[in-house]
Amino acid sequence: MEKQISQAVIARLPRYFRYLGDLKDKGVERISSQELSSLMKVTASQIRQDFNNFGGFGQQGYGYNVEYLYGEISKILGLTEKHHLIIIGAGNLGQAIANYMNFEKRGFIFKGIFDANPALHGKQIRDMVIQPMDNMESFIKENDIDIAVLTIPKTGAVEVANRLVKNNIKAIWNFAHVDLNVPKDIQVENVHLSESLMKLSYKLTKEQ
Amino acid sequence: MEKQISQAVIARLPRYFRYLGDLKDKGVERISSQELSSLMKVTASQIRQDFNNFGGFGQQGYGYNVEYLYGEISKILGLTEKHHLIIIGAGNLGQAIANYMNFEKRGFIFKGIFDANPALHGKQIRDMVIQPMDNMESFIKENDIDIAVLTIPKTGAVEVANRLVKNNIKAIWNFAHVDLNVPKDIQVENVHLSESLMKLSYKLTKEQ
DNA sequence: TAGATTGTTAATCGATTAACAATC
DNA sequence: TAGATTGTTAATCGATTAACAATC
Repeated sequence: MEKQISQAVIARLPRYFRYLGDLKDKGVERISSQELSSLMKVTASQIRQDFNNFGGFGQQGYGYNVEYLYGEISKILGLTEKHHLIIIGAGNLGQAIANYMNFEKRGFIFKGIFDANPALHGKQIRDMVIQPMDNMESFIKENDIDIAVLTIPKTGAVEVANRLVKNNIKAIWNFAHVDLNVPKDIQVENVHLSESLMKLSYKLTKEQ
Repeated sequence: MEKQISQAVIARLPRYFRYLGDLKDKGVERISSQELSSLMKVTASQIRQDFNNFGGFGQQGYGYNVEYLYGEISKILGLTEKHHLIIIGAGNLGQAIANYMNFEKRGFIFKGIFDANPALHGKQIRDMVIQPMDNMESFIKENDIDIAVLTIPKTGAVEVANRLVKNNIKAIWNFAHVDLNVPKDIQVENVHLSESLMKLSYKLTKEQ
């Protein structure tokens, strides 16, 4: 892919994917940018621009074939490939993510879960057993892990991230409330729940 | 507040707040936009523009007083006020959020937790007991609830959101993977975990 | 073919960055 | 006062929207 795709476009792709999936499930065969526009409440112009970043998926006078477009976006998002994940931090959040089955449907396969707390070791989460942190390095190598989910408190997060980087992890899904400073070939996606809640609080304050 | 503040600015405020909190804890008294810039990896120009959306918090030749600025951003974000929350959906994610103590420090107080599953009713989560959904309406009124946290599967989310709106909830923190269609005076903040993971997957695919 | 709707270029809008006068 | 650094205006950059020719 030559051209650099903007963050704004990328951020919209999963939502397109979701709507197209719903349409597909409903048996809808084709859709125009205009119809999708009124459904998703974005401009038809933006929809066409967005898709054309990746090539022409539509057809003049017809619109877009739902199933085909769904498949193409799925490919763009890398959902046709399998990813092997480990979860670092088996607290409530780590367990919640481990138990969320829908990720597996998209090719995200949880291989292991780790925690520093010895009291949790050996506890079963789905088909995984909570392991001590010392096992992490060898487990990554042996199981071809490419994504690590960081669900530990911010205090330990930076150190663990460094260990992950040393062991050639490719991506970190970071729920710890710190900015990780990793080499730029390591992909990081942050989920900062408290920031999200603060945004809600801001809106609430302004709207009285 | 007269001028409309852009979403981009609002989204950056919690991060400023976090960095200023850390600086305050370290005992740092003053900071210039240039210093904050190299710390946060955003331009000094953007920092000054952002703050000046809300008035002048700095002083020429001096910079910004960390504690004062922290306090001002705290006010802007509405963190000096108390919010009463309920959690709808006592699954793993709902429990994870209920147990995350740091929210309380910022004035977000969990008052109740609800679930449709009778097997969970009566179970204790911190100082709350999981209640049946039927109790929700009266509980909202009696406890002056302004924020509802939606941690239920997407199937029930739209219906529950409608019930919340009817009962004058002011804001919904939505973890269900649907777009809620509520009146525009109701504030909604979405946390779509699967979309976040897909973005990570996209980056991973592009970077090989 | 005529009608519909894309793909794409051009126009507009908004956000970010640069520059510098104001001022502590 | 001189130096530092903000607040703010102006310039630039990028993203969104509008328009329309291409084409199914």
